[in-house]
Amino acid sequence: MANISESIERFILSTMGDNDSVDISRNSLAEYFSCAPSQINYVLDTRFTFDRGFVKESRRGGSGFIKISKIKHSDSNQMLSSLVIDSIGEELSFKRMTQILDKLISDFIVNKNEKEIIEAALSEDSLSMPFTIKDKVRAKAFKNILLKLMINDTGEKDV
Amino acid sequence: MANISESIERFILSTMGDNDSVDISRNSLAEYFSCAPSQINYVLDTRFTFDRGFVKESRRGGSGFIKISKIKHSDSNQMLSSLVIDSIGEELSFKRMTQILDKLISDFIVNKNEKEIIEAALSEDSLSMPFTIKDKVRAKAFKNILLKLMINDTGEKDV
DNA sequence: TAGAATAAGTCAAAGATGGTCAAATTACAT
DNA sequence: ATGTAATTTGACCATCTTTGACTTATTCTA
Repeated sequence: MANISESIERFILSTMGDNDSVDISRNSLAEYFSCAPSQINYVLDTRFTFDRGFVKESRRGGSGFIKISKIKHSDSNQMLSSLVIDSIGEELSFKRMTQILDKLISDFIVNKNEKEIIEAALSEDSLSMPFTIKDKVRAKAFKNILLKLMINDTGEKDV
Repeated sequence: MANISESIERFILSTMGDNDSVDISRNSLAEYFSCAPSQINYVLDTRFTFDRGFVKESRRGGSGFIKISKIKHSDSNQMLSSLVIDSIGEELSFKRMTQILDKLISDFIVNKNEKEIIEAALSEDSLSMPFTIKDKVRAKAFKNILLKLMINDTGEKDV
């Protein structure tokens, strides 16, 4: 006897089908399955994780939504995810980030402009805060950037 | 699906088209969308902000009006420097940064990818630090990015 | 010119979503 | 049978939208 979480997971998966992403309404889904709305979050947090190849976005308030997107299994995403999961740990120095960016440039995953933007955003000067957490914040921020690069890959192309 | 505010936003935008400004009547618009007149103000306050490149003028009473105009900037460096010097202060919320980025996109100073990179880098999640200096850090980092954009301006454009 | 009519502005409450966290419960493996 | 992990639930929080009562400004008209 399958538990509700599994049903919800299958439902979302089948709704998504072959598409790259799906929009759901947390409350409607919860009502449909007669469960607490927070159970939807539970399913999302345990099943639609980054490790399993999903990223999520959401908005609250009237006509809010939760959007679940699949991460494509491209070579570049392979590399990005190994960076996020293994290579970059809890801390990341500016120097090391620069080296990683150089590698990403040579693999055509980012361009020079983007590299410079990222460096400006996460420079020692920008992250003016106690030393102890600087590298931690940079690690987290940089991983978030890489995640974003991974989904940008799947979607429509823009200017 | 789409909420009324978004419809109103789109309506105003399309009415404006390529023109520099548009005049609307708050009450007529509200009636057209069957909403409270103050909802028009809500849309104006949240979507047609200065940061997004709009200014508003209005007059009450008989034959009153609301005029929405696009801000013109003679060149991008001028706009960037006014942002760095005047507009952005010591603190910058994520939301406000997003609005500024929208404006930079519409002026072709950054593209959507770059916007998303910057948002990922300086999101609430990225800047998850134990202190309440988040908005300060974001302000500083964002200014550094803008500074970098001013320099990059000379170079060739790439995807 | 005073007062009525006509607009727009402000602000706070209510409504509509989604998020977090931890306690309670259930399932599972040893 | 017992301890650990997974699931379910609910109370409380955060954010965005919608509505309405009350205010202020401008014009029109008697």
